[in-house]
Amino acid sequence: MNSRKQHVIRKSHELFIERGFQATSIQDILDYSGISKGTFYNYFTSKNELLISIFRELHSKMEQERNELLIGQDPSDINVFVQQFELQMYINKKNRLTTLFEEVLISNDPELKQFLKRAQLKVVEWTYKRFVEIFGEEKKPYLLDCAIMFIGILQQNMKFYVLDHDRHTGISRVVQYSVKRVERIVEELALSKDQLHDPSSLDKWLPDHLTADRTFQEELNEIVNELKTTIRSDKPDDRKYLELINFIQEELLHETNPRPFLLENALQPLINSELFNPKEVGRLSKLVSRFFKKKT
Amino acid sequence: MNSRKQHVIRKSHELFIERGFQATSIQDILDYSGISKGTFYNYFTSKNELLISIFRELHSKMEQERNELLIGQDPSDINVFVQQFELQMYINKKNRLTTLFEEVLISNDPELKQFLKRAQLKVVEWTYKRFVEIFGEEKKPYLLDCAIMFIGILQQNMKFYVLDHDRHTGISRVVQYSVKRVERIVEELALSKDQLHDPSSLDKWLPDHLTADRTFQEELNEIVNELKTTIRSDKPDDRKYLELINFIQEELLHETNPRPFLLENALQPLINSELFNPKEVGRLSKLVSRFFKKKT
DNA sequence: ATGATCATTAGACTGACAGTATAATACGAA
DNA sequence: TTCGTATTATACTGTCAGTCTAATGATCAT
Repeated sequence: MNSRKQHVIRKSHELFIERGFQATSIQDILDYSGISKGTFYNYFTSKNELLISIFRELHSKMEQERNELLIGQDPSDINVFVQQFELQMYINKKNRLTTLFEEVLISNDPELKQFLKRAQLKVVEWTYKRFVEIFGEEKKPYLLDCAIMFIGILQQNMKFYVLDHDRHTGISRVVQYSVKRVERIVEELALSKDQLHDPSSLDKWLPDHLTADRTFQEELNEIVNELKTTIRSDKPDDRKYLELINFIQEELLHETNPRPFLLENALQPLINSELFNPKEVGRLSKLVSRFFKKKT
Repeated sequence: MNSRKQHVIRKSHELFIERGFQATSIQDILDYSGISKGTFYNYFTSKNELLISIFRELHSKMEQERNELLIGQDPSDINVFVQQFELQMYINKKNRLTTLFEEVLISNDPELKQFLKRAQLKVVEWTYKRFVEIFGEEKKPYLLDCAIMFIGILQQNMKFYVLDHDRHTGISRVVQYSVKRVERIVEELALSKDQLHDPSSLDKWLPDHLTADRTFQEELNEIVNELKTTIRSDKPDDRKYLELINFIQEELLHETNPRPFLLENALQPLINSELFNPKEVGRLSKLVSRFFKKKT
């Protein structure tokens, strides 16, 4: 993306954090970021679209950091989940995301409305998927309920916690408290078998989430998590595979120039092993070659 | 209140329900309710103040209906609580309250902001107090947490439930589901003794809730509930008192012309009985005489 | 270097809106 | 009738998002 446009996004975000969305006029943005009105409306079709750009920018950054917390970790370890949600809460707070969100929640612009709804749904979906990894496939029918309630519990706890403790210390405490509660709810629902929301609704709510807009990162992460679930960390043979998978993930996400031959070498043993579902391994190697094709 | 002003409130509320707050211009309101601009700004100092008036109107109506559900009922019966919250959800939905709420949640008007925050806090407070009645004094330290989380769970469940079931059937199901969850949370917290919010915070959050703005109704209800808690429904002698108390409540709230001598007669046995805390009975009889003094 | 193309600029302009101001009129109580 | 108050119609101000235009600057292939 145009770096000038980036600059406008950053500057206007600063203003929005400081005075809020409605209270910041286009003119303020023009003055503060040193561009003219014409340029602004060349970059963005409206003030609302600028806001969407800010959300997008932040969200993709958050997603990346959130996924990095999983590298080299056990996806079923609930402590990783706690860290991930702490991160999200921290980023939210730092960028006044919730405030900005609320401020335009019901706006007259249907595009913005749609965007925000989608964003919320994606949080639910992500939480649900993580819950499946954490609590196991067999609890699936209740985990969408749990995801939805967890988010409700957490948001509400946050809202009232900050009334007493203005500084953003304590995020960690609130997240941990909320996670503990939801752990018991999962147990309880598995016994009482009481379901409010059917997980298949997710596909209805997010019709295109399978196809178009998945990032490379997201897909890599999904495959890696799936491969990891078949690994048992108590078997010494399997640890070798775990390291290989972690290496591939690291190399692709963090190396400025990932080395194709190293990745080839790392992939080969996975392909040969009977431990994994060949389809999954196939997806991974396809993803890797797609990565290098795009680069050129 | 001026009936003409009432009329404007009703009419503009209709418009807000139909098109939303922001999307309704003052001119729309003037045309639709058939008044002039001058009159409008004679009644309300701003569009925001009109909105506050609408909220107030609705809230006091809701409060009344909600309290009526308690008449003749056991305050510790959780089914009554379920009905009360169903009522609130129903009124919310019918009047698009949540939508209107969200639309102006973060507005630039500090007065409106303050008002909305207070309204939310009052819901939490009311829920907390009801939980104390339902789950018992000994669980008090955890019941503010439970109230906060209950509201979070309920709101979130609602939000996603309506995505699948557009008609407002099903409110009942969602409320019951959410109440069931919070019942288990109460149990669990009583064991784990994990507290996030101290109930004493409520006084800090709502500094004036003890004094000025309590309605006659609210206070009557509080005293009646407290008196009822000392009654055991299994003792036949006590049932007589229960009937007396219910009669007093009914007479004051629903009779167009409550009869002082009947109330006197009903109060006397309560005063004479040693069953009740004399202070509470005293408050009740004071409240009754205050009621008749105001009437004249 | 030349000229074509595209990004950028300043600023005038429109239209919508909240809220103010005012002069004229209706109406009710003394 | 008269005085005061509520109401009306309407013009006005100021703010803001978004459009339009004519001029200026930058880039780049030939």
